[in-house]
Amino acid sequence: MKDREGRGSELKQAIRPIKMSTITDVAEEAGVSRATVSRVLSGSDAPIRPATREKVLAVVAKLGFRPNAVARSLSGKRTFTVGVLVSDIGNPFYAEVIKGVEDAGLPEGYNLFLGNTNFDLDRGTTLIHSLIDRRVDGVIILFSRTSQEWLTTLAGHNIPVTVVDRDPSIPPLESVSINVDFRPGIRAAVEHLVGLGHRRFAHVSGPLDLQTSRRRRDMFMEELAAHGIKPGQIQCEEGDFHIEGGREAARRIFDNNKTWPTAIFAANDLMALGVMGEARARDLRVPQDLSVIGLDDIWPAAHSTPPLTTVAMPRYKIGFQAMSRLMKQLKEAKPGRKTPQEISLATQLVIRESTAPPRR
Amino acid sequence: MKDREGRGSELKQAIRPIKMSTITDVAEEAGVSRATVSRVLSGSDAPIRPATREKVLAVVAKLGFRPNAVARSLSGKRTFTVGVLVSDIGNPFYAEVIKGVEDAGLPEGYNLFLGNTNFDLDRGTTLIHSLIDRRVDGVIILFSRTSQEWLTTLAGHNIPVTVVDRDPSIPPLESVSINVDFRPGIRAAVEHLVGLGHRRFAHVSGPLDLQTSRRRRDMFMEELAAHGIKPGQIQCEEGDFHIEGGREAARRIFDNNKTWPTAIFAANDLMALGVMGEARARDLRVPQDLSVIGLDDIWPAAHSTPPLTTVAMPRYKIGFQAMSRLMKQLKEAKPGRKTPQEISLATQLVIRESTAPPRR
DNA sequence: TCGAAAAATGAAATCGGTTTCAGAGTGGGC
DNA sequence: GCCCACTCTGAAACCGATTTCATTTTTCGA
Repeated sequence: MKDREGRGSELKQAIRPIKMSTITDVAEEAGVSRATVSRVLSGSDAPIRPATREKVLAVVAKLGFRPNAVARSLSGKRTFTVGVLVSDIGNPFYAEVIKGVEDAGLPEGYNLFLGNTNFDLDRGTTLIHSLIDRRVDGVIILFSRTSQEWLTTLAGHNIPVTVVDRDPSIPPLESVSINVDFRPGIRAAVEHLVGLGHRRFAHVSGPLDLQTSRRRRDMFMEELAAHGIKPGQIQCEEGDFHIEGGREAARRIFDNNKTWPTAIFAANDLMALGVMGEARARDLRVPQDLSVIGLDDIWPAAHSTPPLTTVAMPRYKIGFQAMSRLMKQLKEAKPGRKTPQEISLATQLVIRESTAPPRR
Repeated sequence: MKDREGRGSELKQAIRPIKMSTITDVAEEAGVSRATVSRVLSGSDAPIRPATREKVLAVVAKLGFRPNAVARSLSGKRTFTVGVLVSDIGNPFYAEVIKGVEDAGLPEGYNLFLGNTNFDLDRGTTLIHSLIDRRVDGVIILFSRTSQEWLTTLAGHNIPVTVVDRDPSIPPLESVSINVDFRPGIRAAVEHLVGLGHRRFAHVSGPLDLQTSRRRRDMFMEELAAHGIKPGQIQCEEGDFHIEGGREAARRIFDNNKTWPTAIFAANDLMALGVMGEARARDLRVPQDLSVIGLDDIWPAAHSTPPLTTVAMPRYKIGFQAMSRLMKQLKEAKPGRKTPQEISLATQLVIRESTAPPRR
């Protein structure tokens, strides 16, 4: 917080109109051609006599000249902008990813167009098209739900795309894939739970039409199987990655007359929070009566009651890498089809207070 | 959720390069001049013979022509972009405001540049300059902390700015102000608390160098005074609008040997959450032992334990109005200095479960 | 000191639109 | 049948950079 409420040094700064100078102004003032000014400023490889360079630089400083990014974008091929598509910035998970994206892009001069789809396919399509119209250099898609149509469109326009947590079962259309390796985190979660003595589990999954939901669920089951617990013994309920969906799934689990599970693993933190809410409503104490584990590690998870044990996603890193790789791709020689990049980031278990040994 | 994991109709859609047609292509194909195409497309006031219009439109459809927004921005005066500056998108409050901004802008063809300052003044300055370079049509500043310098710079460049919750004690430099009227919400909160029987209060404020923090605090005290409770009886601790800051302020309040307050009003939800966290750590039950009221009504407030009673800000509306007014300002005849707009949005109390009668 | 190669710079085209200004059709009033 | 006023449309300038290509300077070896 080095910020401050600056008042422009007490003296009531008058708003004096700033005339935007163009490269032509600079050229005339410095007595050189626009081409020369351009070369000095945009680090061209053409050699410039030191005297000339200084002369130009002096005028630039004097006039406070800053090149018009729009004009630059038109003549150059690049706009130094990328579009970031998110289904809901309200979800802190995405917010943190975006921070990573921005931090990686800013130093390189990139600005972000933010697009919020609100889970609306048509809106997403609209956004994609406006991004194309604006000639963004690249697009980062952070959806849990992504339309393949967007990817083909983007690919057709030769716009590099980074997709996070993609469906590995279909061939990649994007140029950079950030895969999330849920294995280490989920394995640790299962070991943690089993170690605590749990034997009866339930899972609240994301929408099952999403590959990532199925992957998380299957991995959970596989790891449990390694400890002798059969998939058939695990009750799975489908959620929607939102709090309410998690809560409803929990309702279904508890309403089920069979013996209740002693531990529930939710496919994301929001749903885990929903599960805890429902547990509380039924006077089930977490973690004494029920252990809950989430996935994501959004900040509210650390401040819930009790603080949530969760499989942490490297949120910031995901964003940072997504942007870095995209820019790398962008920097590479334009010619032709670049080989798709693909990297994997690991998850890790964060143990807090929503897990404990089951009651006897 | 009308979204779906579209696979582009099973047939493995090949990525066929899409050639971007230009207005010249359209003109040639339609046998008219570029000027005519432009007029047809960008709703110029020049009359076009129906036959010509249709001919052009047909070609546009056939070629799938979409005008290059960059070129359009360069020649026209407008870019149809606005910059949104936020100190932290991780805070759901800002996220929801942004949704409002986007929803208002999208139908009018505006896209958003998102800037996250992370409370860093220099970073903010960098962002402001890049936005100017990119010739955004306007800027929306959602800070609690805003540098006046930015505003003068923006004003100097004649870029309309919308400021939310500005400091009314200094003359406006921006063209649109969205004021938040805390009065109704805070009054209702005080009446609620007093009605429950509370007599000993504490307040966790935001950073006191911020006018908005002082305003919230003073209003709380004024309303209490109306019920016969003197400012001197109210313990105030300064926070930082973050969870941890709220928690620390609570620590100070509890560590204070005097009689504890039975109700605490925090200047925002994040700090209220921090207060509840600290209360829990000290085995103080909320609301039995301590009533807590926040301000903002971010979603985690509704899902905390217990759910937080709070003074709700019209978050979405703030964003929507901020953008709407800005666009209105943009639409108005360019000539000269437009009169600054100013609107006020009211707050309102949302009673949940963090408040109850004090123990006897 | 001369000439050729290298270095530095400028003129002009280009990016893809919008807009001004002027010219070409059309139609109507007398 | 003529002239003027509209109604449409096109040519060209312009927005503010970058970049190619050509030209002017320098630099240097012989």
